[in-house]
Amino acid sequence: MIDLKALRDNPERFKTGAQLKGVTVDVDRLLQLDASKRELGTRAEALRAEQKKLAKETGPKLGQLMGKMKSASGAEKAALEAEVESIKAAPARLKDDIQKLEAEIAAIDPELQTILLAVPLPPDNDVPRGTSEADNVELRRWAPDGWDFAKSFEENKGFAPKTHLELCESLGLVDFPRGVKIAGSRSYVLTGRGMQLHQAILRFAFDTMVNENGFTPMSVPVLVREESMVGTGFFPAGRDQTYHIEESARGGGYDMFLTGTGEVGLMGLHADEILDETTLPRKYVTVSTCFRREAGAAGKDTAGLYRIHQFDKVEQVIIDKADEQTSRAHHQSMMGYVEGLLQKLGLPYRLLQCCTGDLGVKNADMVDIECWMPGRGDVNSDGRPTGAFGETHSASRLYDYQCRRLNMRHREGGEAGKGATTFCHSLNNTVAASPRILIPILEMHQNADGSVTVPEALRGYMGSLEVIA
RNA sequence: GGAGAGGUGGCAGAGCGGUUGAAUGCGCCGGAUUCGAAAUCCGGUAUGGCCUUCGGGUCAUCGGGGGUUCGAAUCCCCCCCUCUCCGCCA
Repeated sequence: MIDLKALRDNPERFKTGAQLKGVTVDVDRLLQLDASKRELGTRAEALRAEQKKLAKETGPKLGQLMGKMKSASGAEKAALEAEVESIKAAPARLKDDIQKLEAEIAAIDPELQTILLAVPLPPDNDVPRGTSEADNVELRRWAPDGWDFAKSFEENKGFAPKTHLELCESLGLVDFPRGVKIAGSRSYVLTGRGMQLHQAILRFAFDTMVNENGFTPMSVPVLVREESMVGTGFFPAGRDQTYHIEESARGGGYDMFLTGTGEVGLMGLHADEILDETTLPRKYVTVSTCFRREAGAAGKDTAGLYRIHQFDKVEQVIIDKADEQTSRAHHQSMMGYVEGLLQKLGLPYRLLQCCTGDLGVKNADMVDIECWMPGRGDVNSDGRPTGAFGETHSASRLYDYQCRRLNMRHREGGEAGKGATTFCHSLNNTVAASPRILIPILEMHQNADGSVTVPEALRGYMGSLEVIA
């Protein structure tokens, strides 16, 4: 959520921001509703002050009179009743007026909230402008010794590559038909070495973050309440992408949602809390199953392990005090952790600065990391793919957009300390999402004989297995 | 799933219709005392919104939302959460 005060002060900044992100939102309407609400609120508040004053002044007297009335009778009682009624009349009239104003406020508030939640965080000025992923800008790329991006896989390695689908099939790593039988389209079963490799990469990623990069390991819920989805900024925009457990429809208490990323649980941890600055930054890592409906993605990347409804992901988040330079530094280091990981895995990759149109509502800045996948991309004259980058990571910088929604603040000296509270800044980045990351691992480490060499970093998690054959 | 008990400030814990935004204790901050510290004493100590002539004013908030009332932390209704016992269970 953006700061409504900031919007009032500089509406153009938010209008431009929305435009750059390609988001349609009626900022003028929001300002108009906000002005009305404040005007009505101020009037209601003045009346309420008057009402409270009267109640305080006349309250004790009323109590006395009511007491007397109980024992009184006849003319005395009638006189007392009349006095009570006359005292009550003024505040009663005020109450009516207040209720009318409150009804007016209640009538405009839902629309105000709806628009407010939809206003995107304006992109940072140094984010390149653009309308789609075609306008994203490559920052840098890396490849292990012996790999030249200018050459084809065959020129680099001396044999034509198989796609990950072919490798999964021939090596018995994934069973797609049975996955589909059990759970429908975009489902799969990891089998044997496939499952082992999947677990190995998750463990490797998780352990690296905990043991080498100082992140606190966490297990968080993946089945969450709507508030958590709204608070983390996934709703309302991402509602269509989320599985919805309609408990209310079966007479149960409340609906729940399956999270598409561990970020929801990690960021939800400190909702409504005031964090002690001495405990910042909080660096958390979790591994969780992620669920995505992929509604509207029909036909896109349909083959194989690329776009699926359920996967597992190691996710990192950092929560720190509100400081742009600190946030920017965290962003860099979070990408650095991933680069270190990919280099240990020997996977060629590039960093892609997302343009304004590709940021999503909650990010000020986002950098995608893409791994080279020989089995993707345009096909050659033989009908074989020529390779392409595929997104495997996404590093977001959100300023206080998320923490404002979550009501997560920090203050010097902690909860009981002095000084003003400030909304925290938050960042998040993938560490490893599997099985998608298996695509470059399998395709890049395949051998001419159809086997796949296990990257050294993963062998410890696979019983020292060196080659999957 | 059944039965019961609760949710009050950073924490503990009173209040159960009328200056109660809330006693008291702890914690925290400032001061006194001290060579310094502990102990003791004194004072202070919620968050958010709106208005502001920037002095301040004002409203909301006692799990959340509605209601009753001139007036609600206190009464009523719905929801959420926690705990205890029974049942079931990885």
